[in-house]
Amino acid sequence: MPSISLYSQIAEELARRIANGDYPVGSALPTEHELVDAFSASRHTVRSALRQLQDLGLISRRRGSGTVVEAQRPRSGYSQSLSSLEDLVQLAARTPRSVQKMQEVVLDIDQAAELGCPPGTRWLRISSTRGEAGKPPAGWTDLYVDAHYSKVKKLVQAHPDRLVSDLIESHFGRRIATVEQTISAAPVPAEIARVLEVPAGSPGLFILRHYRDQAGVLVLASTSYHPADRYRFSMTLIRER
Amino acid sequence: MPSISLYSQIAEELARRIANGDYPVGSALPTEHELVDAFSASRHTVRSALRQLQDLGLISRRRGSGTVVEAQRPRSGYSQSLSSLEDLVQLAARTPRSVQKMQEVVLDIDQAAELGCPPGTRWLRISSTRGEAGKPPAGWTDLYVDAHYSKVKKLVQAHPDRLVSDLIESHFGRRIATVEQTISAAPVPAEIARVLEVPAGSPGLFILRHYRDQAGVLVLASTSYHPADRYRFSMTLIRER
DNA sequence: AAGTGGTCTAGACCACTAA
DNA sequence: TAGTGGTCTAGACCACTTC
Repeated sequence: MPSISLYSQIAEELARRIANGDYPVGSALPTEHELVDAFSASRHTVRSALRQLQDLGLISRRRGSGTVVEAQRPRSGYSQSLSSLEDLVQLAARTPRSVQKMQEVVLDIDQAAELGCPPGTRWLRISSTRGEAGKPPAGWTDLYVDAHYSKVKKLVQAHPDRLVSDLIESHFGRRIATVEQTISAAPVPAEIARVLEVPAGSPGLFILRHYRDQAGVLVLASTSYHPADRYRFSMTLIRER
Repeated sequence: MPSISLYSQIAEELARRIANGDYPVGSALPTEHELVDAFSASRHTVRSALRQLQDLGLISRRRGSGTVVEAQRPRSGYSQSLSSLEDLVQLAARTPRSVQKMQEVVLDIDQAAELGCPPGTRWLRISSTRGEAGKPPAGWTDLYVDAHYSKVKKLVQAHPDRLVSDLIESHFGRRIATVEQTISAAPVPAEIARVLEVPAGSPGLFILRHYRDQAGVLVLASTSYHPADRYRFSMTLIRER
């Protein structure tokens, strides 16, 4: 007599069939009613089994249309979890921002291409440096905020220790849902190099970030330059399951 | 009449009380029986509500001893999920490896410091480039494998398209549990710059990776240089919940 | 021994989807 | 309109924890 619960046995059997290819990805699983008959179990028990498969991401269910196989195997991947945006923008958590310039700008074609935004649109650009006092700055950041949020100007100055994305979230109720980040190497441009106190064209870390809301609409974009040896981006990935 | 399900309403009410501090972290939640009476719902419905709280990590339950509050609020963070190491080492997924050199080395103090390994230990160093055929390589990688796995020499040559970490996992049964990755900017060293066909000292992306098993023991370490414009590291973070 | 959460049954009504 | 999955009830037995 197996001490394992009936619904787990049913779940395992179904997972086995999915892995076997008996129920290919994209096809429909038997209905609850059919599974009740096939396994001679109650509907509740069958539903518990299906929920287990759902938690594994193997199936999806829709009222009215049925159960569909989503994956052949539970995906075991690596994941990184950050408890907040501060963890992502690690530097921001520890060093204050020093605003250099705030300016409404209209993007030309080159800038638009670099930012991945439509050209000709109006943005508020907030340029700032971060770093410990008494040392050369660790990085230069240009933040591009939708001109619609130009009120953040005052907020940014009033709260030098808070992230602009945070300010937009709490003052405009626009919730950030995703952040895309692209990291590459690039020579530090002359104008920025002067402020960062490094030779123009010396090696720098270039980070481009796009903050989007649930609908995928761009809320905020930023570009950062960090000279070599002044900033490192670290992440730890943990294998799931 | 709210169209939201009863068990969700109960879950919300309990979550609210937990957030309020009515049920402090570490204390016991009322028993199922008590909740059935309090909300005038069936046990099944109460259990559905409790499962919802369990999925949020707010409570834990143990047969015989009861339900305990684990957290005051659901933790909402950002997470990045990669389905495989290939996703992390994005370049590897698309471009073949070309081994330049394989050599047993003993780390001197500087190299040990750069790698974060004990000095004086023996390692097999596998140097390779990656990139599309007919173009300059996109990057140079030095892989450091425990000398104990020197058999991978043959495997690496036999499987130019597979990750070394993958080969170690499948042939030695050593499962990688975590990967730490640190990204910074650095001038490309002269010797490597020659192979990558860029001027010595030009801006490069420097990536240091540590692969560890469950116990935290270092299985594999690697360093990579990528010239500017030949490689970008992208990631998307998704806010949880 | 009493009480807890875990499992399971049998039956019901409903909202939604697709023909 | 028929069939799907989502919700909910009432009741039962069990394994486990605590006293």
